[in-house]
Amino acid sequence: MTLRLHNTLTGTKDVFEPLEPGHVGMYTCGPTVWNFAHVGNLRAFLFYDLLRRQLSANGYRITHVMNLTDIDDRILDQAMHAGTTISEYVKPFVTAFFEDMRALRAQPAEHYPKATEHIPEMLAMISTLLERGNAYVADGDVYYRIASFPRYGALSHLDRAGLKAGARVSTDKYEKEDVSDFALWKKAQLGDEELGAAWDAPFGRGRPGWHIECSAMSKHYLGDTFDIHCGGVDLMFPHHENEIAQSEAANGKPFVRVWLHSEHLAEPSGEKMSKSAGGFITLRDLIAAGHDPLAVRFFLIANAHYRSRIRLSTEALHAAAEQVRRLREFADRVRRSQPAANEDDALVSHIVEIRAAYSEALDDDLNLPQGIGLVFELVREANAALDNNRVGTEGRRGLLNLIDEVDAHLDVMGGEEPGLADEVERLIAEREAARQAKDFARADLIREGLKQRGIALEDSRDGVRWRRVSHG
RNA sequence: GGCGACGUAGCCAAGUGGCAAGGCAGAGGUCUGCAAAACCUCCAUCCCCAGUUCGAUUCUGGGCGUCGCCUCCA
Repeated sequence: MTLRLHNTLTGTKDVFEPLEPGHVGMYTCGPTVWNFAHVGNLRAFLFYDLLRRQLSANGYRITHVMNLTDIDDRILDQAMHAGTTISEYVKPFVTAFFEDMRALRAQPAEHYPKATEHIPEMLAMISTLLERGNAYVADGDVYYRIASFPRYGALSHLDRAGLKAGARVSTDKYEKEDVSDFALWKKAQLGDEELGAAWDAPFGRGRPGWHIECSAMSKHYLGDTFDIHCGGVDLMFPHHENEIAQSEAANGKPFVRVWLHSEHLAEPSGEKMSKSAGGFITLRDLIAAGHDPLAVRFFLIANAHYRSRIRLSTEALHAAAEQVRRLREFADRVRRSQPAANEDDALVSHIVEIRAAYSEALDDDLNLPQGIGLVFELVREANAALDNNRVGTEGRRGLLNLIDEVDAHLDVMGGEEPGLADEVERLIAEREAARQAKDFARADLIREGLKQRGIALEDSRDGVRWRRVSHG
């Protein structure tokens, strides 16, 4: 098992080796809790989840830190309009974030630090940067001096000349040495006190800039140098570039060994999903439209590779739902099957091959879509073998192992159906009696009645089965 | 303008210098009281043009198209 990950820093797939054997420290850029997370945000968060799960599959112990940005311009604006403080304003969205993560079955991180709870760490880092000449105070604000960090731009492969050419000018309200310099600390503005958005600092009362929180909090939880840092591609520049500049200048050590960036989710139109474009679809919206959160999960992590753009569409979500349904059916079928007397040796060895190929695909920069393709190939073959009683003890065990290994990433096949409710069982028995008596009209009536309530019946050789289905 | 991605069947999508995974949708069939599920069969000269090569969807160059980043952004 050799895990290879595409490192934005090198631009290549590199064999992953953690700083400390057997342990991975990873920092992932979390939500700004100014609103509900949209599906594009969720894609990034589920990408972190997939990475986490594959690291676990490779036997690593993980310290995963995901920040919650609970102070930023949008939050200030919204809190002001709502006439409340930022900490009050943010609460429901923090709750919603964790609800979404749970609904999507994302494994929890070890730490979810909030920016406002780590102001001292930020102040310490800003002070160091000032001492070292990497930052300067201008009219109460503190800026990072990009000219002091020659490696700036190494991550996003942008050169400074290019930055200047594209930089917006004249909209800057502050005195900066260079248009590219970014704020570490912003002087308190009128109204900030009422919003609860101002803190004391050696360089004057104010609030932190956006980028410093990730540098300060990752250092606090993971140290000066750690293994993995993730985010969406749009954070590569300037956010991650700025983090590198801050952390390496302040700590005098390399910051992050492997940078991973997930691609955007596009709207149905093909354009990037963002608030400015108007399209802003949340998990709640999708659920309200009748989509299963697990179908959303499958679509976001298994439909396409994390570094390729995907487009949200009803068709794609429906296809994902069908795939989830098929996998669940298969897993249930294998679990409740009895080992046959006959063993299909070709199938047994094919299962071994597929298991190996699956794990290899995941080790190859988390290629879950490829892995899933292999799995479906085997699902068909195994279903046929089950039809013909050719799955013996060994084959069944192999399939169960494969299901577990795949579900270690997908997490859509577990969660046993609740036991047969008495009423459903009674109705099934009633219908069976009707069928025995060839009263098919009555049998169909019962089946239709259950379907109306979201329960589908299937007559199989092994008896009647029921399962929950979505309405309509 | 600068930098960078992508273009594979009706839709989504993986992939490789050597007869193009998988899923959805569709068509026909097996099984079934009818369904459902499952299985079987069918459904692609990989955007265009050159070049390299015994051989290119895969490499190189050019073109067309779509999209992203260039300090709100996952």
